[in-house]
Amino acid sequence: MQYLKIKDAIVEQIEDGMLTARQKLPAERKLAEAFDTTRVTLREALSMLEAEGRVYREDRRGWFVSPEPMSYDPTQTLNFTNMALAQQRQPRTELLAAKQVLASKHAAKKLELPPFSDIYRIDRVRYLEERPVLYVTNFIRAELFPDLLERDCSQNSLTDIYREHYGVEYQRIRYRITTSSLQGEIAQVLRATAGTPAMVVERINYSQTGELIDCDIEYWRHDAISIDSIAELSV
Amino acid sequence: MQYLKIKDAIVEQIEDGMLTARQKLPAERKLAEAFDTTRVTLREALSMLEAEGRVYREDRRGWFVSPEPMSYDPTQTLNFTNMALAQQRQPRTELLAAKQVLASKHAAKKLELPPFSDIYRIDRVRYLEERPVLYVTNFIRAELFPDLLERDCSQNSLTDIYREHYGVEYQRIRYRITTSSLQGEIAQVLRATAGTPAMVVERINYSQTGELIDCDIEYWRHDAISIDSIAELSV
DNA sequence: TCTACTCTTTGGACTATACCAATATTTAGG
DNA sequence: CCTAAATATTGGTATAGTCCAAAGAGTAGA
Repeated sequence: MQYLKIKDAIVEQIEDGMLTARQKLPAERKLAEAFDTTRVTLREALSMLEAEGRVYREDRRGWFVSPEPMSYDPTQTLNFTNMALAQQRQPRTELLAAKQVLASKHAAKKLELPPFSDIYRIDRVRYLEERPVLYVTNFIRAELFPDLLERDCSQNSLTDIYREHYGVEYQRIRYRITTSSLQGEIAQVLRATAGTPAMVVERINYSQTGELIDCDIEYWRHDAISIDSIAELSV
Repeated sequence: MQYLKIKDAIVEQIEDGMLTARQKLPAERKLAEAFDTTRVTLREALSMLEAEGRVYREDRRGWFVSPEPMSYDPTQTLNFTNMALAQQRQPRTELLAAKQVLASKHAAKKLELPPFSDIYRIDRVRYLEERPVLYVTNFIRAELFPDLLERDCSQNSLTDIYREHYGVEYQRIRYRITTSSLQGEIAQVLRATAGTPAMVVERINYSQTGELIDCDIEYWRHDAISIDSIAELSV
């Protein structure tokens, strides 16, 4: 089982510091030659390391060493930016689209609204150290937040806007974590090849009054996060 | 991009009910021929479906259609068996080992104990409909539960034993969710090929008095679960 | 100095084939 | 009829290439 040796050799180089976080690995052809094997086998080893979160791939750009994952608590209101800063990471957010639309069947169901209701849809990519690691789409009940889109969603966090301008805060969060793979536009924006494994977090948020406010769906580069949380059991 | 067509064709057959949950797909060579391609490409498509959780592989046995995932709430004390039964699934647990050992460095750290402390280590595999989907290892502070191993850990849930015989209950749970891949014995027990992507849940549990009781590490077949939970934010 | 075009390298995708060992199946024997 | 040995099938792993398009590097021109 040659690919095990290749894996181990690469892991060793990472742990010895010969390859450091975010560094690009040599070209596949060169690595294959170095390990005296073919590209197919080499790629098998690399894919396995990718599944383990040790390396990641950027589409048509090559393989890179994964940095430490950021720890993420979906039960905190703490937004991405603050979460990253608290962990000495460099966050950046890019607004892809923010518009008022008619709810798709899927969105309507999650928001518990009749089909074709008015909602806002906000698409964003979030970066850590200039690497795109998260694609989020928010679906928001428009009736609760008139003129939300007039406010600058690219600079301010949604939770801040909710609180400051509408007096609404999250009180209860339902979330669902699954794994899937990246496809199409999402893959592209995350600089991933279609089929790259990913972590999917879906959240539905309720306000102080128990009212459903919004929901989101988050596609994470799976090597970039570790989901960490604490649950207190009310007895 | 041929593998996309193969993927879609298989997904279609699953959704049309021509292939049903837990059913074995035809042999790779036959599928490759049917799609007029090579095994390499065919396997690429299947691996992608595996990453998406639509099919799973049993080592040297072939590819199978994934059933609906079981929903799992790590913040509930509800044990595996009851969780499964509540969702009309057939659970089964197999005890692999239950012994008193000296804490490894890793276990000691997680249990906040000095190295070489006495702990119990319990290894189990858990099945759904006779498919092994979870490999759990529990590390338990031995001082808190004298003669724990005398009790039948294969029949009774740990939480029940804690409560009934020692008056200890979970009050607070820290958990961490990451993705990784299955290797060695764990892969074997789960009938997986080494390198199969997996979901890893690590929990650390504290009692009513805030004392650290035990911790565990869970390796899940990632297509077999969806982690669902609710967080109440205390304001 | 900056931009636009060209050339080279590289990753993505695919073909064709081979060997081995573990399964699964069939066949032979008690 | 059941068990054990022989056989066929199948998945796991690997080799040796090929073609293409995108990315990156280098070059020439404004």
